[in-house]
Amino acid sequence: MRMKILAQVPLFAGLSELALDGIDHRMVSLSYAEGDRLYSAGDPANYLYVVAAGQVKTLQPALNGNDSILDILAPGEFLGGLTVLGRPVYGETAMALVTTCALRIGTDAFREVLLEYPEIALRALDDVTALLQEARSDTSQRATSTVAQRVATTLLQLAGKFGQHGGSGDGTLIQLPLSRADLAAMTGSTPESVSRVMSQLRKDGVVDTGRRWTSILDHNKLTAIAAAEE
Amino acid sequence: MRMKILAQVPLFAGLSELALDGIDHRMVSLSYAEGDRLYSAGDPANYLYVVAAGQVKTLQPALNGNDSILDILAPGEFLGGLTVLGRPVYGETAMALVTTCALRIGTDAFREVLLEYPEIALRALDDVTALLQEARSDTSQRATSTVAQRVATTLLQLAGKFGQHGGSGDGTLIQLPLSRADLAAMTGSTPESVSRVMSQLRKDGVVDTGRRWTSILDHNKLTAIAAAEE
DNA sequence: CGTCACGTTGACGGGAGTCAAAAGTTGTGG
DNA sequence: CCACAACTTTTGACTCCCGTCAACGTGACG
Repeated sequence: MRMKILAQVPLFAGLSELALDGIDHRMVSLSYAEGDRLYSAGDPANYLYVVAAGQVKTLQPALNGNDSILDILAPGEFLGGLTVLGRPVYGETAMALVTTCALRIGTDAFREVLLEYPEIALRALDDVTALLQEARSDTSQRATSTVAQRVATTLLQLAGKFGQHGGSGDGTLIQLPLSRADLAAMTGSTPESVSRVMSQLRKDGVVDTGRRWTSILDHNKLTAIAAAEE
Repeated sequence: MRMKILAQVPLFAGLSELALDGIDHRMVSLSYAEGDRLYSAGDPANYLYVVAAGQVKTLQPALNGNDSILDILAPGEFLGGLTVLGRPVYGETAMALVTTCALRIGTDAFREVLLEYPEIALRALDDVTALLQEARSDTSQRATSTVAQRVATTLLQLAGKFGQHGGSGDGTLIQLPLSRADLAAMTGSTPESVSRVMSQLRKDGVVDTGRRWTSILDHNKLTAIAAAEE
């Protein structure tokens, strides 16, 4: 049953049954309630996690208390492996956004796997590189764009990753319990500013929001806002 | 002669003579004048570079023309290897900051090396991870800090990487031809704002600047400014 | 039904981006 | 050696985005 999940993890795609079985035997499955922490920044980084079901947000703690949300992870993605050699502590905090199930493997065991299957190491390298490029484009965007643009961009990214089409409404539904504070932490802003932007977007019929969901009604207009304010 | 350089590259540290020789044979050495580009964003990413002498800056192009400077690379560091599988183009532009000498290896050949020596792949993974953490802390800093704080932080980072102590003056000398526009691109600001900050710092006796250098006179005060404005 | 967290909206102030012009530097050619 | 042009840096004035503080409304849960 866990084998099926592992086979769907991009990082392990294309591995033989035998290899997957070997990895599977070294992993433990765990479950978390909403708000539970998989690990906290500063904890010894002894494990690598793979999201099996649910969503996990990773938080970058800041001195001022203005934590940033680095990423929201979907099933199949891994986290906690991003520790620098010689600094064996987590740099971020990982928290379950909803009821979540995850698999866990010891970092030493994972390192063995990487040495045994170099192609996985290369794929991991690609994955981290992709994260790096994302982080870097984020950085340059924060410097130049307005809050409205950043919120729009973030919503589009979320829609691309978690969006569900069709159903009753005709928009793209993002079913995540994201508070204004969460969106603020994702865009490098404040809850108040995000609220203003969202109110405006709702008034213009671009999005609609509810308790634990957000829906994008006018994808084109949102893209236009993300690209250049009017 | 190039072997000596290669042996000093952290990525290749601890490799056998034989292995280094094998890598060396697949590399070509090149030299660049100030302002020359090693490669541009969008070019096919066919090569990985190692800085042998000089300094190289990497630029992230932005839509508005407000390019960001991602990093300034010292001898021994590598660049151009950060390409995602399936997107074989450079995401950044690399430009020589001064007269620079670099070694070059084809990405395919490098991939072979990584598969042959998995420990290099793991070290590369650590390197990229370090870059990722750096990029992420940068992102959260840009969101919260003032320009003065960001400039101070950047100067401290540069001092740690390129600073030379002692000599005639009693400060830390950073010998890099960084224009106000460069510093602006590094801090996510504008040349004017950076100029204002630098003027203030010079007036307060914290730094001194010249044609192609910057000197940090009061390290403590600069650290204080970076941490929290007064 | 009371409490509390969250979301919304308003008013205010400050940091910094933009525009503009002056002052200093570099490099070139006569 | 000097003069001129092109660029960089600096400084000033203005504007505005948005972060902060505060008040109010709303839904959730015990």
